[in-house]
Amino acid sequence: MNEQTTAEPGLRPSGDMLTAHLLALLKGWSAYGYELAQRLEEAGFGDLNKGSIYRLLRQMERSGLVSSSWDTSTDGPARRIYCMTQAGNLFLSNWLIFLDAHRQGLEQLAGLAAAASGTPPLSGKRKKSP
Amino acid sequence: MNEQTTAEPGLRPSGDMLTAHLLALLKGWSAYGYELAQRLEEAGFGDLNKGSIYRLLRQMERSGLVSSSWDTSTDGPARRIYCMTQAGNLFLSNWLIFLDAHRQGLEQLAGLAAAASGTPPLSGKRKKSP
DNA sequence: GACATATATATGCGTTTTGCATATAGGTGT
DNA sequence: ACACCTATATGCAAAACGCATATATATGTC
Repeated sequence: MNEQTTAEPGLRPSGDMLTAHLLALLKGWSAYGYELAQRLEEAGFGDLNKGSIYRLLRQMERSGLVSSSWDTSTDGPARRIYCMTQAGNLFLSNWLIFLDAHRQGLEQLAGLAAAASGTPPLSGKRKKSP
Repeated sequence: MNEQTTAEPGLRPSGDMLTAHLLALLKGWSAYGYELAQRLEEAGFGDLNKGSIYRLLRQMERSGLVSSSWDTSTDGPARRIYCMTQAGNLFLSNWLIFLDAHRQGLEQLAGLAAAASGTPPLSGKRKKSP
């Protein structure tokens, strides 16, 4: 029982979270959309739609987070090669800081709830069932 | 210079992330929307729109993550008191696991990029500027 | 009373994002 | 000719989001 691959039920990265993960995959190397989509699936984040990833990558390019160029050196269809820009690197740094703030917030709240018998964290806050 | 309060430029929680944070605030205690919105701002997550938070809370109730009841015991306008359900608790647990997977993924990729002189992480992957 | 302010929740509307299906195109194998 | 894999892109309806606005209760003040 408990048949899970890696990620949790229904939860998938989207928006800024997916943007950050794509940028992380591009950190230090360049890659193309199809490859990035495959690596995201391998990372355990469900089966996200390839169309959405291509679209997000183009949007990231419009935002200046990545830049792209065509690669026709290989066999098969041409590949659009992406690489991260300085703005993309900055975004990723900010995301890591922001993510850590979020995580610390959650864990602190969980800790406070665990010690629910002690001092209430909110002024005048009521217990669950008065 | 570098005038920042707590959270990073432009980044705000939204979607599942905001849902998780609201649930964390409700872990062990009950609270109402106005209070939750204030505490999110105090946590340093920019100035998110109160309307969006009220709307998200109602949607979370429709999804079964929280339940609500009116509180008319205090002076002033009635308050809609929310408390977390079992499904909400499960969602929060799953989110924490998912979040950690995301974080580990990012840090691993950053680490691999730092050691870019060594073994390439992708089979047949090209360096940034050949 | 009239008026401004703070609390507290909710909705309307236009834009953006998302999920899903579909289209296009090059290459390989039968 | 046909099916299949790679690779990117788009159309469309639904969902989410930002922002302004509406509603209601109570307080303070002129």
